[in-house]
Amino acid sequence: MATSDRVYLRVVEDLRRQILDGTLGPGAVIPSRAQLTRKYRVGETAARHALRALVSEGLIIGRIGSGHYVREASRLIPLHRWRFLDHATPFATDLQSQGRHVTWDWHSEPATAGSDLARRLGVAASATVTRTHYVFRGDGRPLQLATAYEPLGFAPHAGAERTSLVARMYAHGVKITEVVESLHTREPEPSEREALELPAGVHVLHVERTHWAGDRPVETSDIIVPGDRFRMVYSIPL
Amino acid sequence: MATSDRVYLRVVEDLRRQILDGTLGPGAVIPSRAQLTRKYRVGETAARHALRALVSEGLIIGRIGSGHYVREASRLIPLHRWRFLDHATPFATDLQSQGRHVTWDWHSEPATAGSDLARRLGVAASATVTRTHYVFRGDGRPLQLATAYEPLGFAPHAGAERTSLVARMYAHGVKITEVVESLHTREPEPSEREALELPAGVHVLHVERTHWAGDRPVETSDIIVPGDRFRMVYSIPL
DNA sequence: ACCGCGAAGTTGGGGCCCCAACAGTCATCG
DNA sequence: CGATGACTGTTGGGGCCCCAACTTCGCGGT
Repeated sequence: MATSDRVYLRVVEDLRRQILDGTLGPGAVIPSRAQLTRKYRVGETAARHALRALVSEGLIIGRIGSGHYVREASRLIPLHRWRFLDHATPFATDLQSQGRHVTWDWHSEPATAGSDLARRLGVAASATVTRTHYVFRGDGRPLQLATAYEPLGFAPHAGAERTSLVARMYAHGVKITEVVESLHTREPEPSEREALELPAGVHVLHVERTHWAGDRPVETSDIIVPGDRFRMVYSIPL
Repeated sequence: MATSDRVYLRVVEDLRRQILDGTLGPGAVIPSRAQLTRKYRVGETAARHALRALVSEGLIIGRIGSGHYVREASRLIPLHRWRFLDHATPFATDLQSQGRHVTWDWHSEPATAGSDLARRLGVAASATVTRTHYVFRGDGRPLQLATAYEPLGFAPHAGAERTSLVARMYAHGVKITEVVESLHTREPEPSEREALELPAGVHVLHVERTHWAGDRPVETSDIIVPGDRFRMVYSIPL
């Protein structure tokens, strides 16, 4: 039947219904633990369970010392993959074209590939690659983490013009012929959760992007965005 | 510092480390609540919290009456989006080309569009569309849910050959020029959790796919796959 | 009119207990 | 020898309590 015999689910289902049908709009206050125990005549544990479940569903958030509130139906920002491949920072360009202000900083350093990366880049595990970390911010919040790996020699000269990867590679005589993105969802790692200021229960979208020149991978990167804020848009003409 | 002052995190961190570095391999049994309280000298609540956290991270699963076990590092099955667009069921073809056996069943019915769908299909909210539900199975497990919506008139004739959507539309004089996929991650709805037999804490990948003929959408579908089993692969030549 | 302080309410971590449903194991019975 | 049943251990739901850290709000004083 609909109303389960697990007591906390009764509470969850009722609150969820109210949130989804708009009775409790975005920002509305959810009854506190104490109020729930009285209202639904359940124990404190059940009330807790219910709240926790709704939090991990992403429907509400808890503000410690204050209360639980209905999460704003965070509009998912579309990221138009490879619409802006000819820009130095496709991500920032995409968001700027949507009228948002995006800033970022990055730093590069040499690193040894390791087995995983060696496979992706087609180099020896002991090879040295250039690793570049990016952090993108907008509206004062962190939006995207990216880590790019390239074999040595293609790194942008200090103070060089900011051009797209494709253009930069071309200048080195490497013609990029294909871009492949492999995308999955997962729980953020602790460092990512911190860097992206993710609330509990939010997953990330993890894109592994590889640029190919013929059958040789020439760049690969890991792109991490909060799953509750973005959607990826892919488009192909037939 | 690394070891937090939240007691249960000490347990989580220690177990997580052991799982990630292989000390506890896939299938290995995690100490029970009682054992954890003794081993880490914490209360039962903290032990519970730790176990629950690891479950929701997807690292372990709990089998009631038996114990908690390290989850096999479920290899993510690649789905090559639009590599098999010229097949009746790209999903099944893709998996079959990877040596898996996939079965599916579906049923069609008329339905009124509603506001959301009306926007996606560019029709009136009161318009009638053909809705087709698909359930794909493989290895005895449900793998994918899909719901396709088309304006009336294009539905396959009963007993007609199974051809791709593109070919079928073409036979109706509609030339599909573009395919757009919008992808995001979210918590599964209860019905999806049941249909896909999803363990707790697993998200789904939700693909909204729309076929365009010029500037007119002619088909749209919602494709739901378990986030812990699949990755989406997109590729474009430059 | 404004500031500061304290009381009350709230979340989240933690403790300890009870119980039902289920899984294994092992001994006993036909 | 095989089936059955009792016993033990485990998870997951639930109850109730204590406490620290934090927010809110109202009262009193300047």
